[in-house]
Amino acid sequence: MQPPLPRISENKNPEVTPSAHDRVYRGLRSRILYGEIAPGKALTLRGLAREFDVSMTPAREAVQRLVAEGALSMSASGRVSTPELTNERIEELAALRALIEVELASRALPRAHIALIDRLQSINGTIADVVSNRDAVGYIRTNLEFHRTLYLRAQAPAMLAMCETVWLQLGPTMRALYGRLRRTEAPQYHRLIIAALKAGDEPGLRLAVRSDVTQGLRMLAS
Amino acid sequence: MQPPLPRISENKNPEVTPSAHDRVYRGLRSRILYGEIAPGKALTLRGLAREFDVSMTPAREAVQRLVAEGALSMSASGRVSTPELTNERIEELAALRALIEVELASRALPRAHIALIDRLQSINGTIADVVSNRDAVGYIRTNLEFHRTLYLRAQAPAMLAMCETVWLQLGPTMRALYGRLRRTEAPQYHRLIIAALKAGDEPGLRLAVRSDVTQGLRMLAS
DNA sequence: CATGCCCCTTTGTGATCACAAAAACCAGTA
DNA sequence: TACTGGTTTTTGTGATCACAAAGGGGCATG
Repeated sequence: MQPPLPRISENKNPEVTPSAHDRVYRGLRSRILYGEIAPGKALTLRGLAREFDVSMTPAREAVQRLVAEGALSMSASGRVSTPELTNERIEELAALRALIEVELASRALPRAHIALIDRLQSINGTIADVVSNRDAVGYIRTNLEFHRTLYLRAQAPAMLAMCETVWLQLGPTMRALYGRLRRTEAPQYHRLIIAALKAGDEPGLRLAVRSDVTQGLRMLAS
Repeated sequence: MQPPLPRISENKNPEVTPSAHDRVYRGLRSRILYGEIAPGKALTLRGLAREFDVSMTPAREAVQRLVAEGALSMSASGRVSTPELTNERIEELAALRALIEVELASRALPRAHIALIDRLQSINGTIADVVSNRDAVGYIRTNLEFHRTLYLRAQAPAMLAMCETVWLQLGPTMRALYGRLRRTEAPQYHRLIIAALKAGDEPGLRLAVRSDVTQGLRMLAS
């Protein structure tokens, strides 16, 4: 597929060229995050390398990184797959989401002007559309966009990164979960979040975020 | 240094042989975690490979993984170094420690029998010794052992992993910090933690843990 | 003395390959 | 059919190398 010469010099576009392992990392990450891969799905380095048209080295780096973040799990023999979470682990991750996201929302509250609230309402409208189309991946993606848009206002990049790591670990499981609950409308707690933001009601906001985060994950333990 | 033949077959000991990148990862990680490397110190792949007597590939994987965990930072040109944290980031990480560790302690409380408390008291005694020797690395190591011993009882591996990731990010900074405050005795809040554990006092435990975690990091913002 | 320029060294990146071990496959037997 | 054995294929690991770009140091010019 590739000429035997290593590193051929075909720098066709002088604009920013993300490194090969970054392309693989980003591509794989978003698939996992948005629930496009079922839990337990096996992946191979050569398969990923072929798919992203790179050699094994960048594929390995991307996979190693995702394993380190908990987005993929690796068997003792080095085989990688999307994780199949136990109920205990799901409960832990839900608790982490609750802890971190409540804090992020609380920090975002004093900075939330009307433009942000409009934006959140618009995203919430998109969620309603997506839900009526039975589009699980679209639902997960838009729901996370809602939360991320709010938390970005907290100006707390370390917390947000940690939060996204938890989302990533829950990615494949979320797909299975949201496929199970036959949702027909946008999540009710999003409206409560928006209302609390408008009112500047911090206790209400904390409760609404906590409820929204734990609402979906609770039923999985049953 | 290495014979030109790749992968020579000298499997001298049949017991478990950790992979090369794991050796590098663990070695580097513990150095960072225990504050043995100053913030801003530059590292090179070839240097690490030489030092751990492996090729560049495992060294790169270990470094990539630590970068993903936030233990190392990477410049746009790929150079890696220990991070120099801003005060804002330190505040965030301290807040994350407070959130997660309070939860972990709270979950450990109902499972804390007398053997655990004895163990914690013993570790606290070691801290007093180490402190009197002005041994910053030993202090950090033993202090983290105190916390980890308690949190292990929470039976929450995902939370503990997230917690250790935060510790890792603070590692180099903690060295600079604990060198600054000329400590002469074991931390007072550890005694409060032990007392709350003995009394089964959850609010007291939460307060003591929160105080212990934020006590050292607060002064850095000034 | 400061500043821009060039050359050489250092460094990260990615492709390739050999090897070992795990997995998959495929009879052949009970 | 179920299971056991050996063989073949697949897969991760790590070493090596070529290349490009970043760094650094010395030198001439202002």
